Amino acid sequence: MGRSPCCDESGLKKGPWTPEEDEKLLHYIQKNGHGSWRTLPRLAGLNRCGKSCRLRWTNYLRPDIKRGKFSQEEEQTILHLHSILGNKWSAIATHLPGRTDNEIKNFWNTHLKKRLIQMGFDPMTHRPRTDFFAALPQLIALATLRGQLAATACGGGGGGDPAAAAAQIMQGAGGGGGGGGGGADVAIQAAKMQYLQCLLQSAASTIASAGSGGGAAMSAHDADAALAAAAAAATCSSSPAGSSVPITPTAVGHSVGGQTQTTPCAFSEAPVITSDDVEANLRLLGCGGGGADAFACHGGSLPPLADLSDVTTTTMTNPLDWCSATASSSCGGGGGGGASSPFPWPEFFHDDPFITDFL
DNA sequence: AATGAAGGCAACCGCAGAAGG
DNA sequence: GCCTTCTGCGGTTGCCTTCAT
Repeated sequence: MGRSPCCDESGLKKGPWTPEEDEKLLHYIQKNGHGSWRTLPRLAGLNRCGKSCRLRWTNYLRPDIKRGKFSQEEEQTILHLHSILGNKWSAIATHLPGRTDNEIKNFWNTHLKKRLIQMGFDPMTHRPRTDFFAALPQLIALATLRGQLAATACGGGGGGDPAAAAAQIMQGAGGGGGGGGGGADVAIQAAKMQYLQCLLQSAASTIASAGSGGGAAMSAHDADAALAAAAAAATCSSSPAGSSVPITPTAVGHSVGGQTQTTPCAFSEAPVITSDDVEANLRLLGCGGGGADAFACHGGSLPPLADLSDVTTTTMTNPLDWCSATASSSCGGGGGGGASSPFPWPEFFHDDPFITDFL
């Protein structure tokens, strides 16, 4: 099991390959095959170690190498295989004709890994990160909003209940006498705040029921706990803590002009999940069976926090009911899953930078 | 236009396992 | 069975390019 001495030899050239060296290596291998890499440099007239020649050939000169940007399909394949195989770049490369393990490794380290981290996923496990600080920016924004919400509630006699305050504002706006467009703006703001409030509640219930993770010891009714839950919501959506299913963000359906299309981007900024995606997510969460296989077959998808945006098809009589429905949608949900979660104002959210960022 | 930061990628390093003597 | 050599793999580094200030 001794180490190869070839690279320890002095006098051998290192560093970038020149076109002349490439030409020599290419010409020799095309004519004779690589044979023994150790003897190849001498036979080919190269002042390089065999290892360097092999690397140059396999990563650059090989004629079947596909160069250029990775396609969305390749990207998805890498994500999927990495969630299964981990850093087995050579194994992953066998599923991507024309791509080298080195190229895939670089692509992972420079693109995919960063994007997973940005989305709050652990790039190694493909599961939502549970560390608190990952969601700090969202938490700060949420804390600010919550303060504003509380102020609104106090002013309106809501007794400090933000949801009630939102409802009150909603009533005022919908009552017709609220002052026209200004009332509508207030209603939109109230809706957004309520939306966030629901996220807090939903996440808090998730944390409480999961009984694990960073915020597990905190009360769901405590404001801090809610924020901690929001951290979980921001980072892991409603994927239950302790889930053994790795989650890989993937291409999702986008509603564009009334049509649903598959976005070419694996990490869309503001994904709108199709009903199929939602069902897959519910299966992932144990609501409808399927488990890891469902994930694997489906290619994975963003967890159900994004489901909240897929509510354009249904209306509800009482907007506030949506909260409780959402809070239990991570698994309780009545038959048919959460795909039909009613929510009457999604169009307001998709354009909102904060919501977009949050999602 | 100059400069520093960040991103991207090719190449190197070192470990581990397989193969052969 | 042991030792040496060879090959493959994954992690890391360093250089070049691009972007932002």
